[in-house]
Amino acid sequence: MARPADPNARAALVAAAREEFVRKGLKGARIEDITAACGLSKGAFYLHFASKEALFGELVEAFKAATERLRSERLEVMERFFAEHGPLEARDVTGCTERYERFVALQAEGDVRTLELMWAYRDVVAVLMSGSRGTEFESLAWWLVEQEVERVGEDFNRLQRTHACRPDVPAEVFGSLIVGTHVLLAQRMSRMERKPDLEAWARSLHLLIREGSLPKKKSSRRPTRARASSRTRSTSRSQP
Amino acid sequence: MARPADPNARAALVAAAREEFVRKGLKGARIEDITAACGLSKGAFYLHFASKEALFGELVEAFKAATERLRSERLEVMERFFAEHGPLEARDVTGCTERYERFVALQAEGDVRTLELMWAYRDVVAVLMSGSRGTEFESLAWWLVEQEVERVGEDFNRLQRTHACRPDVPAEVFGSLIVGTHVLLAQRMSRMERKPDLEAWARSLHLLIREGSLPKKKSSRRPTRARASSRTRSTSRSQP
DNA sequence: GCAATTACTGACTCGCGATTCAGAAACCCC
DNA sequence: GGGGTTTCTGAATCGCGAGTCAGTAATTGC
Repeated sequence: MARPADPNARAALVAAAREEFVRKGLKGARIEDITAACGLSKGAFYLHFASKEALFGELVEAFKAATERLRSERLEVMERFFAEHGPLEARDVTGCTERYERFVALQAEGDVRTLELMWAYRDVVAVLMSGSRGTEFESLAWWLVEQEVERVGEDFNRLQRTHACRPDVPAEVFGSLIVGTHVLLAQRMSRMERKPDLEAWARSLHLLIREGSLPKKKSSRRPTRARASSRTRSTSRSQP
Repeated sequence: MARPADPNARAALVAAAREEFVRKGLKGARIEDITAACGLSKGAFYLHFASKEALFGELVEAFKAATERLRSERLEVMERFFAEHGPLEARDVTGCTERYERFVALQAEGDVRTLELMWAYRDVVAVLMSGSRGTEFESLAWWLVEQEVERVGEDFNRLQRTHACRPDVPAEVFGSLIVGTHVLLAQRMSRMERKPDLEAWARSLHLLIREGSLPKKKSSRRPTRARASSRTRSTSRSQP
């Protein structure tokens, strides 16, 4: 019998495929298993997709588009900030001025959005990172990583140039730190049932990273924020 | 003709295999390509190894053994340190006492050794991380990662308990930060021709991370160290 | 009711790469 | 210089899973 199937077979296949991909990787996932999970036969798959890669390709396109949108938005936000407020100086940081607060808040918001994106596509990320060897998607993961390392590194560089950031650390090490952590967290997410408290993660990362990257002037205690525990939103981003 | 081959065919095969594995992943590497790179025929492979997995298994075993040796040595070093010097207090850190210096140096040395290990096995690490999906080695990578996250997290915890470390960051986030960075760096290494300055990397990471994890007491400038640039060895590790 | 349409089935084909194995080929020692 | 040993060759075999396609069943339109 054919009929008594899911009226929305295509969507069901996508969902089943995502699960199989996470479990087995792109190559390891077998079409028969995917269709079987929907109560369909192997052949039915080809009524909806040209191939396994085509299905994954759709997911990847969506992820790539979302990633690029977020990336350019974050770039634009930074541009606008510096256009409006001028460059951050060391005294902004040590004195914790209004604009510095603003800056930190912007970075914080951006980072949470990045983590949200990771969560939404955690399965795709996991497959791209470690389950796409030998496929057309193999290089994409590292391309995206490099791009992100660069973006973070450039933000960092900009602050270094105006002495708003310690000068004795190469930007690419800083970038690897941020991105490496995000990648590892995404891997963890792909094995989680429920969405973790991403804001808390971002907050913790910021506390660790930002304060470590303050210029070592008078090591002043900023008058400031961060006792960071129960408040829902408080922290910042990486660069400061 | 058989004879005029490399007198040490086995070693040559291992070397060629490592290259192919990095390039294509465990599954993607074809035995014919590996043997061809040594001027041998497909069949010759099976005179030296039972299978592709057996060859990789040997590499993995060596890596695992080295990793576990280093891990237990680092654990032991910490045990001994705390047995000899007692726990670190907040004032050790803010005052930058002798024992704190010692502690930092120990962690620094350990971290460099970890990076050295990564370098020596950078190909194996890269394959384990993203080229072993669907093989018997699939889970090993994350097992090792988890183990390392735990070790780092416990060191961090110990310092938190004695207030020698900020209390407002979960140890597992801290662990992910360190290990995620190491993993990303290992991936980069696997695509490098020459060995990078690992001590410089470790140094940079420490500067970023350690100072960010100081207890936020009087935010005192430690009298101290770190201008960190030309000196060959100066920094510390993660936890402090 | 029956022809056209849609949604699916599952046996079959096909290519790829691992693994086998019946021989060479080189070497060694007497 | 021949028997024995070691090392290697490459055609043949095998298994696996993607992709094909002729056929089947529910459904819809008339």
